[in-house]
Amino acid sequence: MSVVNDRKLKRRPTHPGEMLREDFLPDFDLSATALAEAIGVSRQTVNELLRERRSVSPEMALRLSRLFGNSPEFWINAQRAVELWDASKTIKKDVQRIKPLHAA
Amino acid sequence: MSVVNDRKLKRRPTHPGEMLREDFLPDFDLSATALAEAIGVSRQTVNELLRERRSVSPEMALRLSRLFGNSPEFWINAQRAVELWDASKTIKKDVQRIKPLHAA
DNA sequence: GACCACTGTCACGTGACACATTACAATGAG
DNA sequence: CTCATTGTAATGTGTCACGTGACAGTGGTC
Repeated sequence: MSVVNDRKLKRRPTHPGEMLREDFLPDFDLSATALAEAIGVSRQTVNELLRERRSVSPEMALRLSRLFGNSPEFWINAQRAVELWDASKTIKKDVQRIKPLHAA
Repeated sequence: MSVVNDRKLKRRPTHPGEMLREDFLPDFDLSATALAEAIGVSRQTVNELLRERRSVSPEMALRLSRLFGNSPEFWINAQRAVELWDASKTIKKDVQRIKPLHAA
């Protein structure tokens, strides 16, 4: 059994857009527009984030963490988990072809 | 004293390119070209990564972790730390203008 | 010393993507 | 009905990861 890559067998991690849409906006009673104004970006930016058509940039992570009082890492980690999961599907074959090295 | 952002007062985190250049390549006795071939990317890509002109993409993190036997998170985290540090400098003023919310 | 493979780096083009701006149709409150 | 708000499509811009091609410098081998 592959010890190192069992992680990837899980299902796709939750996208930050889903977290915002399902948890944060309802809990804080915010609309997409209100969120956009609150963090100082365009409505379009928030809209596409909520629809998971865009990922959380480092800048966005800083804005969201400031507003909601959590860490930028919370948002970045969630985003990276999705990206890593997606990437591992698309280049899986290529990566498997790479021969692991042993420390000198 | 700012409780939440003390993290950002540190100096710039180590770029993954520096890790590769200073630690991994010497330890595994690899040249830039050898690394490029090993992970299946162009020499240019590795070269610019080593010179810290490019960041570690999710795909690159998967390739590197496969070769060196560590986790993709290791590379992604290192990269993300740099990006977060850089971003917090550039949009610091904007972020400070955001009013933190209190949970409903 | 002459050849040659390898190296670091530049120049260029491509596709992807985060973001702002503008526009528009649907919805809801007064 | 009117008007503001909403969700979303369209468009343009800047940035960036990546590949390809080219170049000059460097080392080794004969």
